[in-house]
Amino acid sequence: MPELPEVETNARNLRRYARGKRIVAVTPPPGRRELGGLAPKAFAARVAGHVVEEVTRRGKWILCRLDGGAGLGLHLGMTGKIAAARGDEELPRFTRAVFALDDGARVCFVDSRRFGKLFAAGYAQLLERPEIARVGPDALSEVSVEELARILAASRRTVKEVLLDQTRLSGVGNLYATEALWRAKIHPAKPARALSAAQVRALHRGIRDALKHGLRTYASEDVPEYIEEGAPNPFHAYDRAGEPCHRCKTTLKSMVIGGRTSAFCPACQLRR
DNA sequence: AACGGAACCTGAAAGC
DNA sequence: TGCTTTCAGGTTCCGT
Repeated sequence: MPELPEVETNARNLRRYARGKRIVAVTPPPGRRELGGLAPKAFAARVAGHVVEEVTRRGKWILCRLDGGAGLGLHLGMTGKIAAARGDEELPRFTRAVFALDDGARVCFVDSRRFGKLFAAGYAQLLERPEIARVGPDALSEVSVEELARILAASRRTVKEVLLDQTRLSGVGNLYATEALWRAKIHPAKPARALSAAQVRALHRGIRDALKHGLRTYASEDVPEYIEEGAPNPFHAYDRAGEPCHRCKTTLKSMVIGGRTSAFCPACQLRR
């Protein structure tokens, strides 16, 4: 589920659970694949015993600064989330790693599909890891209209692909790219460099509004789930192919761009 | 450099 | 009912 709003919500939750607390024991995932190649025991040894001093977000990464110059970087992948179990509460299904804190809480890294990442390293080295160092400016707080215009003008790819490129701007994934383009009335397959100045402004607003809508939707302690059992889809275009456009009632279509499904309105999202 | 496609995993839902 | 196929919110890697 995790794009900027969901990662931000998970980071806030983790901050509330863990900031100022000491990690007294770590149960790592069984293999190295989520750990950036590090052995599970080595991962646990690097993290255990440290106090969590600060939890921040960089694009879709959650960064924990630990005492003594240590660091922990978390990426939620496709299905990751942070949860906490207290007392003798049962751990959530698909818990892959557990961080026991000195207040008795157990913070869980839950990730059914196992595309998530847990990197343990010195904090400075963590920031230098290519996966993290490559992350571009934050789509919500660091990309002005002018900067967005430069980013789009510099690419020959479609606008949708640029929005998904975390090195250009970070935090937007398939869901919010779909939403932002619908809000801006721009066809996802339009070449990025072909947007007019007015379209760039509309897209900038569309990105911010879509992300803020996501933050409002998920601004609770509850684990974010974009569609829970029976809950209505809170989005305008994402996962709505075949349904009427919320603006013009035209049936939304879907196409694959950059390997990702993109729903859009063929009538009001302009290709030119 | 750029682009498409496969790969990495696993679960849920849809299809038959 | 049960087996098979398809699809999924992310990212990297590889061959052309």
